Amino acid sequence: MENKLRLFNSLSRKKEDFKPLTDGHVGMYVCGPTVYGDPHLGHARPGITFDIVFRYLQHIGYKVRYVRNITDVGHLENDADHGEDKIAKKARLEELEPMEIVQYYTNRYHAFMNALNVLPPSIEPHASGHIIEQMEIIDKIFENGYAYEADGSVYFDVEKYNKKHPYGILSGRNIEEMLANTRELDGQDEKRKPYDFALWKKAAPEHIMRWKSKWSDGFPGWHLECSAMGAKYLGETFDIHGGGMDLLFPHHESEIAQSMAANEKMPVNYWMHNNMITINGQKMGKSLGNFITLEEFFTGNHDMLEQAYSPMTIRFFILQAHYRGTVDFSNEALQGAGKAYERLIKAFGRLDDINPAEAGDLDMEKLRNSCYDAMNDDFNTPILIAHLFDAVKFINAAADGKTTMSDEQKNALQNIRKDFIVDILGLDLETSETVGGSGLNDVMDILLDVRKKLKEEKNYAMSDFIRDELSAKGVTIKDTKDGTSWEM
RNA sequence: GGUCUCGUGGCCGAGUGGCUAGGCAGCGGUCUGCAAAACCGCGUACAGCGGUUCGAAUCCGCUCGAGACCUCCA
Repeated sequence: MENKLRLFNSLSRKKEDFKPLTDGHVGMYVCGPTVYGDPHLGHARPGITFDIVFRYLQHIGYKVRYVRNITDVGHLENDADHGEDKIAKKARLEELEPMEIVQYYTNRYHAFMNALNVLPPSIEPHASGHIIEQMEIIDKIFENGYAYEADGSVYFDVEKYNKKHPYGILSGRNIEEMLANTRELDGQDEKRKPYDFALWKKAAPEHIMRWKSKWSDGFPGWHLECSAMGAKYLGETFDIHGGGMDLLFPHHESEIAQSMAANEKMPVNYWMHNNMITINGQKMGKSLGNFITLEEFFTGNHDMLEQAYSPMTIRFFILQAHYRGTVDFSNEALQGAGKAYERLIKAFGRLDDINPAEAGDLDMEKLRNSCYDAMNDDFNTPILIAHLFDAVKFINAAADGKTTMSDEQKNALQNIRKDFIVDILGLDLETSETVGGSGLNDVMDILLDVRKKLKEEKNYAMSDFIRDELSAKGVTIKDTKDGTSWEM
């Protein structure tokens, strides 16, 4: 298959032709959630963004190994020496085992990602299951002279590393600036420099998540897990590493430093970062407390939500913006996305009932190529969707008898539906409005039959009564030349 | 304060040195007993001020505004 895929590499800050290390194979690692709370809209963004990457790479013929981790240890509340582990803190507050917290929120995360039609990754490793691998990296970093120990904790010597390799290569900073601008935090006395980061932390006596090591009973630093698990499952250098833009520094920067310090190899060829979802122009984030959970979106149970929004509406909303731009949440925008999504799905749903005739005025090959061009240009889903709406107009016009469609065109559109809407965008062809209960169909047929007779008798009062009453129950009646249809 | 990004019509959002995405909402029309849906048509937007250019929303400079990262955050 011809491969013209270009993607924006955060490392070079340019779009580059995509060339995997091994022909036909792609290794991709994406930073997954820290499972100490319910997933919110912000978590849906990387989930969906890299789901698209995963789906598209497979669609164009690659065998993809997609690793998305679960962070269940080592992620501290802050970077001070005495910061508390997020999982451990939640466990203490809820009086549960840390692994109960981890399991509970991992299950929740899976359920919500599944609802959003996000495919599960090939491998989903837990940080806590790779303590030994993380220790081995620390050993290597020690051997190469880029780590130092202080009271049972181990830190990465950024200054020394920077003499040989640029620390800041990914995020575009330099060490002098960082030194000048790093804020003073409490309890950083163990670190030689404020920008040094922990590879291993000695656990305080009350800390329940702890592992034995040659340095102390403790736990690994946050950045280490991705270096360890990425290398383990994808190799010391792999193709794509993804995550949210907010992880670019210091998390990914430190990942590069650790891997270089341990292996003298750049761990990743292409870095991809999705932008943030904003709310009132500001980043939706845990620390800001301005997040709305996915469950709240699905149920509508939140002060800022005017209604519930279906998972597919959320997915479509996110796909209508390019992944590197911010996307601003608002009820108006979400409602618009919901309507657009339904129009798209309904139109493609009408396709199968169209009787082929003369070819109409839409170039299928051009359309299909345009769809591929959009995706090949750094996964430009909004452009892809715009092209799909060209097809929507054509299908609706043909279904209304205002133009005609050839058998070839019909087949081409059915293929586009399968390839782009279902396989690549991962949208569900069933919307809430197109799903009808099977037993209900017969009853509705009777009811509509009665209404038809009433209309023939020009008893519009009664026929409208039926329509209005059904409408009140969420059933919409549509009269067309070919008869009456209904949807819930 | 440092580094960086962005500012597009009522709203959301692509794009880009000349061929004026798309969606939602709105208006007019077709269809209909009426409505809904669908279809057709319409609004000529690119923060402001300068500059480069035959030509800029797109390049450059300045001003204003917003945001991200620099601490945990997807």
